[in-house]
Amino acid sequence: MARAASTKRPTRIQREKTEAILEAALEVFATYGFRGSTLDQIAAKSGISKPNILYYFDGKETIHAKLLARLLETWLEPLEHLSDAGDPVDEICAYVGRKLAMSRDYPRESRLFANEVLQGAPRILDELSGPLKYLTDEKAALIQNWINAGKIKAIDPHHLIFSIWATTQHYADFDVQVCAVLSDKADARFEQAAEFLDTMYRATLTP
Amino acid sequence: MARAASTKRPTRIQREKTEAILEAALEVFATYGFRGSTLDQIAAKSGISKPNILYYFDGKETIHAKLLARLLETWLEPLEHLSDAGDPVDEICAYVGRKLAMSRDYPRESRLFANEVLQGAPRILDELSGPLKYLTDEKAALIQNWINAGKIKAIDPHHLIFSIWATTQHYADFDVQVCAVLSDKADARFEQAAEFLDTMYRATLTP
DNA sequence: TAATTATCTGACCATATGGTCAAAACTATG
DNA sequence: CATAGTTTTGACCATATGGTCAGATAATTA
Repeated sequence: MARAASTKRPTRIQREKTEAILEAALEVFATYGFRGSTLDQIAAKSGISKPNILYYFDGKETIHAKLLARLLETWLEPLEHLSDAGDPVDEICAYVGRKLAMSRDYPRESRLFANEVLQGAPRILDELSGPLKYLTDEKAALIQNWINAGKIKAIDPHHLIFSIWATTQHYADFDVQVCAVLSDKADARFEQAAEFLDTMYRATLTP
Repeated sequence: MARAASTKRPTRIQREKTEAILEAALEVFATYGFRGSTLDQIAAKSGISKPNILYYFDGKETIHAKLLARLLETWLEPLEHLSDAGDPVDEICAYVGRKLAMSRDYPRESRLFANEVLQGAPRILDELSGPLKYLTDEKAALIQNWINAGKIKAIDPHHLIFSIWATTQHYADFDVQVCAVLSDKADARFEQAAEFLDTMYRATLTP
């Protein structure tokens, strides 16, 4: 246990330093993955010495775990909001929009997740097989209901969800490639993507 | 320069060992990325001692470079085959099928590429900004022609291509997640994906 | 088969890396 | 402002890692 964690209530400095470390660690882990990242990189980026980092966190593993835990908290949120409140096609397109916005606003989180899954998800496999699977099954059932009611076209709900994850996260995880290909038109990539994806999913879903 | 490379024609042993090293290295690099992989891992997986690996390759960097070069050779191929020979919708769906098959048959190559791009593509940025961009622009123009001729619906050609890359590569790069979510139904994931993607792109493209 | 060449290895090296620790520097508060 | 508690650091350690090298071993060829 890191020494700083032994006290009851975190001090202002504890909050600030912890945040600074996590901020830098997110950057580093998102880029190089767990094994490819070093405490020295995090120390350099955060401006906090390595021993001091280890005063706030038990070790490299703990920092990474904290980031993943925080990530998973917000990762499922957009999908959770999918409900049968409004028009099914609008609902799904709104989900696509929320997910794309996350790629725009939190690309590092997306890459952290991508890195973890690419490496076989050794630290979050339970989370994927548990909470993620259940949530996905639940929403897939909702989509199936829409299909049965003839409100959207008949497609595989699970693979529809996969395709939404894939197409939206692509703009965070493969941003370098997207920018390289679009070159001078890269600035508008998220607006273009939003329009394209909206068109594609409306065409796919509208009965 | 590795000592083995100095001779004119590669011997049988050279070909075999080189191949065994690259095979093991692909596995390791695809999983852990460049920085997260070690020569010892490659040595263990290939059954070739570390000094012997360095007899065939200049170093870690060179092995990785060789894998990337080989990958890029075949990576663009499916897209190159996209031509205005047949029906536009069929052409594009066939491309989707070819790309999905690559995810099924060469998942390690896909992950190697994903790892590299995730890390900012430091070693293949030129390849992305050059050959990949030109090829993509060329095929995007072809798609635009189809749109102008009213043969497919009006969508952004570049983002259509991005979506194809994203949805197909997802089944290689995020395979753990796909399997975790599908659980017992994971066996059929590629057939289901093929059908779903065909449906989606036909709906998206058919005028 | 003897000589030549190619292949392989154990022992080693320099540096990187995760982590520890005692003590110094700093902060908050009685 | 003195002191108790918190924060920070320099020096250090053990192990991991990329890489080297001299020499041993195996193949090839004259």
